[in-house]
Amino acid sequence: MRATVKDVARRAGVSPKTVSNVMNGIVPVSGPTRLRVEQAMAELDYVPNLSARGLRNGRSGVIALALPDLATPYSAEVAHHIVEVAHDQGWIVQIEETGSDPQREQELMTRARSNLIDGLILNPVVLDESAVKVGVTLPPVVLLGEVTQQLADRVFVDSFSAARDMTLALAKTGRKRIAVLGTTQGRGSAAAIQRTQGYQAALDSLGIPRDESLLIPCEKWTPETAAKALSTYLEANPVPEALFCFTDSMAIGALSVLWKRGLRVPEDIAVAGFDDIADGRYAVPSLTTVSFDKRMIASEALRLLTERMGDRARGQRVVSVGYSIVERDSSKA
Amino acid sequence: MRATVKDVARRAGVSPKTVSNVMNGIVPVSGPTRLRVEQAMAELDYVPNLSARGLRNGRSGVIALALPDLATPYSAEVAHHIVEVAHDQGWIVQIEETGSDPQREQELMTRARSNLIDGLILNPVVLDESAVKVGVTLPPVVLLGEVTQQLADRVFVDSFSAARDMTLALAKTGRKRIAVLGTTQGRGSAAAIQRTQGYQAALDSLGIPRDESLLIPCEKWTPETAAKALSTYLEANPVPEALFCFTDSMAIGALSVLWKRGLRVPEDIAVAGFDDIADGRYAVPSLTTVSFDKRMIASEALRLLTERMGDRARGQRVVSVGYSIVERDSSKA
DNA sequence: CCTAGCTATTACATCGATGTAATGTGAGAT
DNA sequence: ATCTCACATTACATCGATGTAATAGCTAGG
Repeated sequence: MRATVKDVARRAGVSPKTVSNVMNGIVPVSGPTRLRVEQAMAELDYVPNLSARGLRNGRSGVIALALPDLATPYSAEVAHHIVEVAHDQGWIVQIEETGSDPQREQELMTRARSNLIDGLILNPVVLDESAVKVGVTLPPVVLLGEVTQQLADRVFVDSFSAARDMTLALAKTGRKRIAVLGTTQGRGSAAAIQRTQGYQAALDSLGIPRDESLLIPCEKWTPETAAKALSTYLEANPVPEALFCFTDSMAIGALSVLWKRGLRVPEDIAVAGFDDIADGRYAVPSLTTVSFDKRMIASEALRLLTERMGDRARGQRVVSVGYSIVERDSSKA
Repeated sequence: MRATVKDVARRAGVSPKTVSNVMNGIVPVSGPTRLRVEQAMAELDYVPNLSARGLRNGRSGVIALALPDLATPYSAEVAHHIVEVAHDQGWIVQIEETGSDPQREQELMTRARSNLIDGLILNPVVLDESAVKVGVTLPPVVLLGEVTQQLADRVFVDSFSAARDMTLALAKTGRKRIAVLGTTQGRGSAAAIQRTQGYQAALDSLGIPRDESLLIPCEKWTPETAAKALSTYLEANPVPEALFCFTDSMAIGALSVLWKRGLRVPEDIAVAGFDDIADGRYAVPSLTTVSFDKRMIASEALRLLTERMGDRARGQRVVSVGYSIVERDSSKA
C-alpha cells in the first residue's frame, strides 16, 4: 500500500496538515519540524496522490494536447516541443488524436474539462465554427495554426505571407510556371485557403497570370496522397517549372514521384515545402521550405494557456510566430 | 460551476448513489428511474469528475507512454498507434519523454504511480538494469523493444534475427562488403548490440570474414548524427558495397550524404534501414527496410498492460512481434 | 390480508490532500 | 512573574464519486 500524508504525519509525529504545509510551502513550518517531515517522506517513499489533490483544489496539473495525427512528422515535432516545455513547467501532458474529425475537435473544445484536464492545446484542421455555440463557456483553450474564426487564444504562423514569400523566392530563380500542391476543393482547412491566397498574391504582384491548371488539389496532406495527386497530375499535364507543396510531408512524397519519373530536382523542376521538418533537411535533394521556430510555438501556446488558466480571461489573444524562407538544394537556381 | 452527482440527483429526484448506479451499470436501476436520471444528466451537461472517481476507486483510467523522443518518426508512429488503441479501449494516454536518459527511465519505472497513472508503457534505450532494486514492487509496466535484462513484461521485435536476415538479403544481391551504421562503443543499447550480432552471424554463415572497419559507430540514432558519422567514415575509407543502417532515420541521413557525394544508390552502394517508417517509402530512392506491424506492437503492449493491471501478476511475459524484409529501390540488385 | 423474500433505493462513510478556524506555544513587554 | 501577540500546529470539514449496509417498496405465497 502506498504511503499517505497520514502515514508520514504519524512517522514524523505531526499532524497531516503539517505534512501538507511542508509540501506546499505556503504556510510556514519551523526548521526542525520540516526536517522531520522531509525525512519521514523520504523513508516512506511518499508520493502524493494527485487524484486526491486534484479533487481538493479543482486542479489536476494536466493539460491535453490534441493533434490530428501524432505520426505526422510535423505534429510529432510540435508535440515534442510542447511536451518538453510543459514538463519544464511542471505540467503533465495527455495526448488526444482528432484524426482531423471536426466533431472530435468540437467535443474536445467544449467538454475538455471532463478528463481531469486544466487546459487544452488544440491543433484543429477543420473546426466547424458554426457548431460552437456562442456563449458556451469554454475551458482554457489555445488553438494552434490557422483558423477561420476567432474562437479562443491562438498561436500561428502567417500562412498567407509565408506562402507569398515562398512563391516570390521560387520566382526569383527564374521559374514562372509555379504549381502548388495541396489546395482543397470544398470546405478546406484555413491553412489551405491562406496558402493558396498567398501564392496567388505573389503571382499577381509579379504580373504572372493565375493559371487554374497549376493548382493541384490534395485533400489530405500526407506523402501518400501527395504522391498520388502529383502522379495523376503529371499524367495529364506538362511539368511545371516549380512545385510549391503546402507541407514538407507532401513535398517528400512529391520528390519521390519526380525521381521515379526521371525528373531531376532542381534542374527540371524546383520543389519547396512548408514546415521545415527534420526529414526535409535530409531529403534528396534537401528541401527548400518555410521554416519557423516550433519551440517558440510551444512556449507561446503554453504561456497563453497558463495565463488563461491562472487569471480570469480577458479577451482573445493572438500570437504570430515569425517564419523564414530556407533555400536548400531542391530549389537551386 | 460544473454539475455533480448531487445536482443530477436533486434534479432527477433520487439519491446521488442512484445516479452513480446508472452510470456504472453494476447495481441494477429500474427503467423509469434510469430514464429520469439520464435526462437530468443530459440537461445539466453532467460530466463525471475523474479526480474524484480516481480517488475513490484507486484507478485513474490513465496510462503513461514514455518514449525517448516524440519527434523521432519511429517513436511518433508507435505513439500514434498506442494512443489510438488505448483510446479505443477507453484509456487516456499521458506522454513522457525520457531523452534516452537512464535515470529518467529508472524514475518512471519505479515511481510511475505518482502521476495518477494506472500503468506504464516504456520504450527504454539504456535502462541501467543494475539500478533497479530487485524486489521493489513495480507498477504495471510493459517495456517496448530490446532489453538486456528481463525486468517486466515486454513486447519486441527480434532484432538479432531481423538484422541477420537483412544482411543475408543484401548479400544475396551479390554485395560482399556490407557495412553497418549505428554500432555503439561503450554501454550501448540492447538493440545496437543485437543488431550488430545478427549482422555478424549472417556474415559468419556466409563465410564472409568479419571486418572491423565496416562497423561505423553512431551513438545517437538520428539522421544528423548518422550523416555526420557516414561523412567522416567516407573521408577515410573506401565505399562499401552495401550499408545497413540500424534505423530508417539513420538511413535517410545516409542517403542524403551519399547523394551529396555523387554516389548512386543502389548502383554504387545499396542501402537498407530498420523500422519501416513512413518516410522510408518516399525516400529517394525508396528504402529497403525491416518492416513490422507497429499496430500489433501497440495492441500487444496494451493487452499485456491491461491484463497485468487487472489481475495479479503471474511471471513476466514476453511477446515477439514478427518482421519481414521489405526490398525497395535502395537495394535493387 | 399478512408476511416472507425479493429488488430498488437510500444514508453514511470513505478515498487522500488541504483550506478554515481554532488551539497551543513561545518570546518579548511590562 | 504575568499578559500580549505572533506564529506554528492541530482538528475538522470538504472536494465528488462510490462501496457498504440498512431501508423502503414490491410481489407472490399462505
